Amino acid sequence: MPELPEVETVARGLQASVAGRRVLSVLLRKTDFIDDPALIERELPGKRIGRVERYGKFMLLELDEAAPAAGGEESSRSPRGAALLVHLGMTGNLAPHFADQQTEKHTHVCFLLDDGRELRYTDARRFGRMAYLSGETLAAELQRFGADPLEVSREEFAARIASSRARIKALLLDQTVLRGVGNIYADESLWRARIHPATPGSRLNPQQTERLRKALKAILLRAIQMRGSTISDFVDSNGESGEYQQHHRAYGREGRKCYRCGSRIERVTLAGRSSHFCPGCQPAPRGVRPRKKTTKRKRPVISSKR
DNA sequence: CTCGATCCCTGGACGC
DNA sequence: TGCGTCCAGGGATCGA
Repeated sequence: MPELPEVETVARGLQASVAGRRVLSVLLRKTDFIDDPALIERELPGKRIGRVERYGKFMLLELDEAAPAAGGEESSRSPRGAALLVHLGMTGNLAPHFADQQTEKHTHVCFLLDDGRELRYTDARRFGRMAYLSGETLAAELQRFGADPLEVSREEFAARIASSRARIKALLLDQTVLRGVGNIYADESLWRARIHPATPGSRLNPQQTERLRKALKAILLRAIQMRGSTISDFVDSNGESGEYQQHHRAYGREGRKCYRCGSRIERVTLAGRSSHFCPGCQPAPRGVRPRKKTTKRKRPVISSKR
């Protein structure tokens, strides 16, 4: 499940492997996760992939007009700032392949590159997103999101957390508050900071808030070093798994002993997601009583109307 | 403003 | 072996 460390890992891999390559042509299969498929078919051919970077859980592939053959003339880079925006959702992957390599199942987009390889997007569940964005629309798109958790200052982090009565778990997952945190790293950072996930943001004291910011940053950096967490199927653009799942302290450890205090890790549903925490060292603040994880989900009755 | 519920989607786990 | 059911969760959306 690609969150910030996994997306960073993929982006770095692509920066190393496809930056500078020119796109010759585009092949689309299923397109329901693409904002405007025709635009991609029209705009990508002929463009050169510039830098590949991460923005929250998005990857941004900068696109330049392919350089004119004669060197030296760097003056007019016309559509400055256009980019391909890629979100991996739950199961997305973007990686270069040799053209004679068999196309994997659920491959929905192929970019033929000028060195003969193909940059392929696969996504079984199609929770991902792909969009071609010009400079202006890109800027508008990106400003919807909150601070980068690796760079956010103590003051800004505190301001964003303290101003909301929403539960801290929900705040960590809210991409307009912080960009890039998903379920795994939210649970892990709350465990490390010893904060109960249902605590309202406005009820964290300054010490807790700063502890959380530092825990989150440290965990994300460590996870990036280990190329992310592979729970079921995440692999980077070289097809390699991450290693950080071996360091999880809360996520996926329901019923197991807390590494810090020995209590059994519990799981509840918060913000629509399973939340793992230690009842011993992440005690619920007064008045906070999260429900146990719901065991049944009601079947929709019929829902014929719209 | 914040919440839960629902939906999108498929693979994998599990029960029978 | 195979079928049905549940579950995973990022994000959009809707109604309470």
